Amino acid sequence: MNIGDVANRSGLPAKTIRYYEEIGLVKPLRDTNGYRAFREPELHKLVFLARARALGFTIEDCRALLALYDDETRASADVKKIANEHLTKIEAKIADLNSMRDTLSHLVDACAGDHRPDCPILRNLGATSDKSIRV
Amino acid sequence: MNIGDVANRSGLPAKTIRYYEEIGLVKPLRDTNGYRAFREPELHKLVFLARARALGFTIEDCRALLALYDDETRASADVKKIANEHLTKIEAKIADLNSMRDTLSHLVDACAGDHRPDCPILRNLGATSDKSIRV
DNA sequence: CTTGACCTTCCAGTAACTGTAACGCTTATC
DNA sequence: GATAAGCGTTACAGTTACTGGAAGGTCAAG
Repeated sequence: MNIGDVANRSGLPAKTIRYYEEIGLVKPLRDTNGYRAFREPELHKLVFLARARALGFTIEDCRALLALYDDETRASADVKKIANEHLTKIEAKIADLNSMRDTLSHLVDACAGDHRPDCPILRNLGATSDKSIRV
Repeated sequence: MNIGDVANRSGLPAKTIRYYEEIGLVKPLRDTNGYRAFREPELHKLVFLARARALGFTIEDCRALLALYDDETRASADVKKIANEHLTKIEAKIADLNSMRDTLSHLVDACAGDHRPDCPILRNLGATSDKSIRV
């Protein structure tokens, strides 16, 4: 399989696959013409990577997960640990974003959004006092 | 005020303030010794930036918001538009993260997390079929 | 006069790609 | 056999919003 084929099958852009090779996540063979020659196991890894990335795992997490995936003697606890830490980060991010959304939607609701210059959003951002939530 | 003072008062690291000057968000004067000399309006802008960044606005959004902040003849509609677009992006991100969290927490729950190699998380990531949600 | 806490600039690195240029190989068509 | 489309290759630069570090200048205190 050439890079285009595995790109289609994994859903990853060819560019990304080349990048993954560059950083050592996959190691395809090479044809005599210099083209990358992917076999089934490499394709599998790319699918794995695409899914792990879609779940928001970092590249370094992916590297660790892939190593565990390859290791038949792994302990599931090691996998669960990585996943759990990631889950915690995701939840923290969600909390952050929820708080941003709440503040922002209040401000947006309070803003007339017309031709006049008066604007609670700007007033809040530029407020001199500490009461930066008040509208 | 030196950079350390405005860093303390705005909550932004000095390094970040220098960066903001570099990209033209603030333009402090200079003392004869080469030190940046911040006045009240500059401090105000830094506080503004710190708040807008905390709400997740991009730097380019901040640049636009700051221009509107400075423009006494602005229309609040222009501010509201930026804020609303940002709100939409935040909501999209939250939705993404929620879906990641749901999938991931299911997988984590299904994983024994012991010394055995069998692991639903890895099984899901490496699954050959399309049923990547199933555990 | 030196010590420590400031300040300065400049360069490099981060995460994970993405874009672009300049080029080679393959295959089909004329 | 020439050529053009559509693959593939490398290498380098750019993205976002900083952050770290080196090498050095300034200032106030003791």
